[in-house]
Order: sequence, then structure tokens, then C-alpha cells
Amino acid sequence: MSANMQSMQTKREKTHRMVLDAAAKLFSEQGYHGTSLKTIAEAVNMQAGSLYYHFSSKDQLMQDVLNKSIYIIYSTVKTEMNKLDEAASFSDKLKAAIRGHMIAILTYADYTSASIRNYGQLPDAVHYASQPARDEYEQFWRALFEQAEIAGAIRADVDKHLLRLSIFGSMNWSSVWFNAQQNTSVEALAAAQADIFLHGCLKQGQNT
Amino acid sequence: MSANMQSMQTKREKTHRMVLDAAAKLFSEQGYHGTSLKTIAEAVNMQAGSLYYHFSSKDQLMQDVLNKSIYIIYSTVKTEMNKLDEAASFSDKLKAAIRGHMIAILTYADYTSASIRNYGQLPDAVHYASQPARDEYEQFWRALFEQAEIAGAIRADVDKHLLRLSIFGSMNWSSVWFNAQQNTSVEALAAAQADIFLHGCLKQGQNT
DNA sequence: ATTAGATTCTAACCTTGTTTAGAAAATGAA
DNA sequence: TTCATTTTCTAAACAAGGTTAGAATCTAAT
Repeated sequence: MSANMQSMQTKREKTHRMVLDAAAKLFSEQGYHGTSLKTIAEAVNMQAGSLYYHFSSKDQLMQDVLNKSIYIIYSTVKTEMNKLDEAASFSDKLKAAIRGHMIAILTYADYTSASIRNYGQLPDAVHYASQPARDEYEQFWRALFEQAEIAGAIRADVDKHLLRLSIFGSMNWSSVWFNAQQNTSVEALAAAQADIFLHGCLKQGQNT
Repeated sequence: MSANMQSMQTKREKTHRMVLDAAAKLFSEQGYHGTSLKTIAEAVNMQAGSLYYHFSSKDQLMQDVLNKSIYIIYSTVKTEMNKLDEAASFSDKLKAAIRGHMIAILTYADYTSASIRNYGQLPDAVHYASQPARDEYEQFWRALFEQAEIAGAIRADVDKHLLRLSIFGSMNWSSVWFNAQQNTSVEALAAAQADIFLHGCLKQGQNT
């Protein structure tokens, strides 16, 4: 083993990641059941059987994609939240959370889209394995809205439950239509998305 | 053939519909590739091979589910739009369109969810076959927003393209989490959904 | 009850998919 | 170069899926 192996990745780690990346991309494009190990192997110039040196099963492969996806999203959101002042308003906090979620989704579209688009269509074991991480992330958003309610920032007649699900729906669906080449920057998109949810689309005063 | 066959369904039609319903439900729950013909057949107490008396292939079955889904959504939206006065405001029109789309999605969740959740994960031939109908429906929404822009109803700084995609994302995602038993009425949900997009969630004047 | 037509079943075909075990090849330190 | 270790391939096992042809069954009008 060479001396400078401590900081750089071993071949094993590099290949492991290449396979995971290819799997994420294919799972997002063709779905879990629609993607065969042969297809994944071809994407990294290998034979299907060889994948088993890196992963114990197809389920395990999907599970790793899911976990990485959830980790990426949550940690990006945390990072954006941590940039805020102590005295940040709810509006700022919500914008930051949306920005983080959007950045994660659009920057790592293969992973996040693989996670979102296969939600509910996976073998039970795979689904359950990623449930705790998903629950924890959902809890973060619930808390954010509770906090906003206490602060009196949100209109009282807005259903917080629906609001959260609406925002999630919009953000997650963007992983389907977003095109890195032809669209504006991720930052701008995130800001526009937040703006719609905070202020709506009608001109002020227009109500009928 | 009995005499009163003109108004009632033949056995063939009844079974055809039962199979289609079962397929829609399973495609929505487990995805197109995750659902086998054997599973669909079991759901209607038949053998897999028997399905071929009613459908020429699995692809054809999915195509019929897609077409029915798009038809249901678009025609429900048209119905809601037609209830409006000549002089209806853009706000009213958008509310009506959202109401129609939501009613369709939540009332026929098996079909619409099968369509939405398998979007982009289907064999090319199946995908392309339903593209024209989808395009036509999308065109309806584009026109609605253009109309609104001309009327000056929408804030000028809102990207209409993003707005449309956001609304679609929220509405479509509701087919995943909606639970007919535990949730409030479809009408109420649709109204709340529209309200969020028209006015946002912030209290008036609250801007930072 | 008979019989033609409609509907479903049975049994196979062929392909494809996941997985495994052992052989083969590649790697890199001594 | 040598050799132990890591990595990949080959080949097969085994299950499951879509599809088809023909037999069997059911249905309803006569």
C-alpha cells in the first residue's frame, strides 16, 4: 500500500462511489424495478456479477442511494440555516430552508430524484430502512412551522400541514423538470420558489 | 344477446374495466415495472394469461391507464371552468382550474397517481403515446397564465413558467399523501391549496 | 338440451433478472 | 520478478416475467 493513501481514496472507494453514482442516475431515470444490475454494470464498464464485490445486493445498493440522498438534503438545509443571524425572522428562516432543499435537490439530482421518484414503490425492507432518517427530516420542517406559528408569522387561516406538503411537492417535483443546462441558476430558482410560497402570485389587493 | 344490452355494460366491458382499475391501483402503488401481470390477474381472480383476452400487452394496459388518467383530469378541469361566469376574474379562473385538477386527482387517485408516479419511467413507446394528450393539457394551463398576464392579475416579477410547475408539483404530490379517510373534503383541500398559491402564507405586510 | 360464441385456463416458450462460486486478471509491495 | 492481495470476470443456478396457442369452461339464445 502506497504511503499517501491516508488522504486520497482507495480504488475500492472510488469504484464504490462510481457504482453508486451510476445506480442513482439510473434509478432516477428508469425506477428501481426498471433498472437491472446489468445496466448499472454497463454504465461503469463492468459485469453484473462484479457489482457484488462492492454491494451485497440490489436492495442494499438502493438503500445506500436513499441514505445518501436524505443526508445530502438535510445537511444542505442545516448549512443554509446556520448562515442565519440569531435574530433572523421566520421569513428568512423559511427562505433559507427552501434554498437549502432546492440546492440539494438540483445539485444532486440523480440521488434526490432517485429517492423521490421511487418513494413508496420500493420493497418494504428498503423502505423501512430509510424511514427514520426521513422522519427526522420531516420533524425539522414541522418544528420550523410550529415556531413560525408561535411567532405569529404565518396567516392564521393557513393549514400548516398542507402548507408543508405543498412546499415539498413543488420542490420535489422540480427534480423532475429541472434542466441544469437551460435553466437559470439554482439560487435564483430557490429564491423564486420561496417567494411564491411566501407571497403568492396575485397582485396585492387583488382578491376576487 | 339479451334485449337490454344497449344501456348496460356487457360482461366484456365490465371485466375490462375491472382489470383496468386493478392495474391502475397496482401501478400507482408499486410502479409499472414493479407490478407483474400475475399480480394484476390475482387482484381480479384471474390467471395472467387471461388478461390477454382484454388487453394486447402490458404496455397497452399502461397506455390505457395513462389516457384515462389524463382524460379524467382535463375533463374535470373543463367542467369546473365552465361553471364560471363570462366575467370571472383570473383569480376565480385559477381557483376553478386548481379545484378541478385536485378533484380529479383525489377522486380518481389510482389512475392519476399511476400516471404521475410513473412519469418518465416508462418504456419510450408508452411514454410517447400519451405525450400529445399531456401537451394539450399543459397548453391549457399555459394559456390560462398568459391570459392572466395580459389582464395584469399576476405580479409582474413572478416567473409564470415556474409558477405553473410549482402548482403542478404541489397538486400532483397530493396524490401521494392524500388519504380519503382521514383528510378533510376534497373541495376544502382544493380551496386551501389555491389560497396558498394566490396569497402565500405570510401575514400581510410581513416582508422580511 | 343443444350449440355457437364468449371467456378463462393450462402449460409451455423464451427472455431477463438476481445471485453465487470459483477462475482469471490486475495491482502493488518486497 | 515474485507473490499475496485485491478486483473483476465467467458461467451457471434458479426464479420470475411477458407472451402465446390450444384446450376447457361458461353463457345465453334457440
